[in-house]
Amino acid sequence: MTSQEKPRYQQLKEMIIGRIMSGELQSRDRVPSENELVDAMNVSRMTANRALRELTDEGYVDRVAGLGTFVADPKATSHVLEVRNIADEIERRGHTHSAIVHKQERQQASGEIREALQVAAGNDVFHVLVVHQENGVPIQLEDRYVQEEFAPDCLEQDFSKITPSAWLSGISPLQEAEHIVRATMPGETVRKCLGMDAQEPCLVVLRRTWAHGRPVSFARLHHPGSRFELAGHYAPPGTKKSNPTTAEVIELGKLRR
Amino acid sequence: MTSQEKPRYQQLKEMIIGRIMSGELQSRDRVPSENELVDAMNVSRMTANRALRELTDEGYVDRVAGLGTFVADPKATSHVLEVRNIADEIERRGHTHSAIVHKQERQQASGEIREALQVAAGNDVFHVLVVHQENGVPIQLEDRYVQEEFAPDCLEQDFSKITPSAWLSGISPLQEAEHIVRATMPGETVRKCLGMDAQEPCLVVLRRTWAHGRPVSFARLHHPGSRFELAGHYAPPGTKKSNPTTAEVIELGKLRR
DNA sequence: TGCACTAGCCTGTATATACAACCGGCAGGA
DNA sequence: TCCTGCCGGTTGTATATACAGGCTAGTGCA
Repeated sequence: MTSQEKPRYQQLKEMIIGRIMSGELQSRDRVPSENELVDAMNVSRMTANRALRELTDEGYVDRVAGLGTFVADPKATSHVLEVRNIADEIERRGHTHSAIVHKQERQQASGEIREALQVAAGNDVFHVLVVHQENGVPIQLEDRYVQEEFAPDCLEQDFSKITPSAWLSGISPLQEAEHIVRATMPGETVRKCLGMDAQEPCLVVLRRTWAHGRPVSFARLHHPGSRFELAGHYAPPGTKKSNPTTAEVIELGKLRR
Repeated sequence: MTSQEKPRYQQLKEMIIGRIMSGELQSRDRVPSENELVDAMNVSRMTANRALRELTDEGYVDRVAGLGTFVADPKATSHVLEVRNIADEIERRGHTHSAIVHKQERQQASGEIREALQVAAGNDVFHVLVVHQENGVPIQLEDRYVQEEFAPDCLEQDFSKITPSAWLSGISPLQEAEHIVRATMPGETVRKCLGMDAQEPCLVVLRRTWAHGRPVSFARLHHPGSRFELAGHYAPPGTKKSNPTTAEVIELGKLRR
């Protein structure tokens, strides 16, 4: 029966990840215990143990001896893939986040965007242009393009209340992300949007995210070089528990000074 | 016998990691098989299996069914913590790397450096200033400070042949790293060292590394904004095999265009 | 009422055993 | 000579079992 099938512990893991992704199991919810999995799935306890243990290592669940297994706090898991939401980051510093929406429209995909999102020629994408402020000071210009089919109700969102990034990760779990970081001199438009001095460089992050194996969104994030920096911290794999390595990979929005 | 001691699979892991770190086991060397560990260490095969399997997940070893277990290629493991060596990165593109050493001296640690390396007031540190070139074009100005006690023979190294980063990771495995990325306008000195145009911004990476729980080195890496960018790719944990997530965290030195 | 203790569930670890699949080398036959 | 098939070693997986230790709730005693 075991020929050419996936290993049972892997099936168990995928089943549980599926329940989490689908929303059936919410954050902090209790995941079936090893013994419950033994009964329900007809596996041995060691197999159930391995599935749950690996899910722990991968940050999907937390386990407490004597209590049970619980879906991990998304704060600790979701940004394994995702650079942290800038609004969260600002609030974590005790500051207030505000956003000004400059554009929110449907338009034809062209050139770089079409390539980045793998959109057929002539197809539309959503385009959102938002300036994020920390305590009223502009700190990020978000120039984002979103796959049309992925998020049909993009134009109905109020991006002054929820950031596009938070909204997207609410629709579907992001599975993959790519970043490119550059230093450039801003054009006149960007410079004015961010209230930057002449001679001040931009820290630009190009971010592309995938869900279900397809590119979902592409964003150019411009930050004033004098007010913004990226920080990352790496710890060795296998140190302590789980993998904080990936958890803190890049922490967006550390305000300089 | 098991009270308050570390679990046996963990002891096994640390023993093997120790042999790798000490150089007793070189890259591609054969690691004792599960059955050999069973005999030598007096554990059950499942325990040996868990130790080796976790070492695989953490990138220390590779396993091939039917063949054995082998120490992983350091190319695939060391930069789990370390931003990739710029020389390797350049050669990976098929280009030639060269380096010009501007400074290589012992000096008093002051201010920012003392704080970053946690050096007592009045103590010395090593200071190295190197320009890295790709096909003869300057691409990185490395301004590095190294703990004196950690690497006493720093002044004897030829950093035009081996990069400080590669040399350091050869002395001792780096266990932790911290990065800060900024966009700034370079001063006159930096601008000339890197052959940059006026009005061209710098992508600056501040990097601090730890070994044995103590900070070892602090570096300011300046890159011409027009010729350099950082790229990072994140895949979900538990996808495919091992953890390419951490392996490709940040790939230094992707040349633009 | 309040406190101490225990029963029962949970995870964490460890062992012994078993079978499948894979690989390399070797022997034997076409 | 070349190809086939087998054997021993190795990993990968799965099961049954066992014991230690953490946590909670509820029982029962003072």
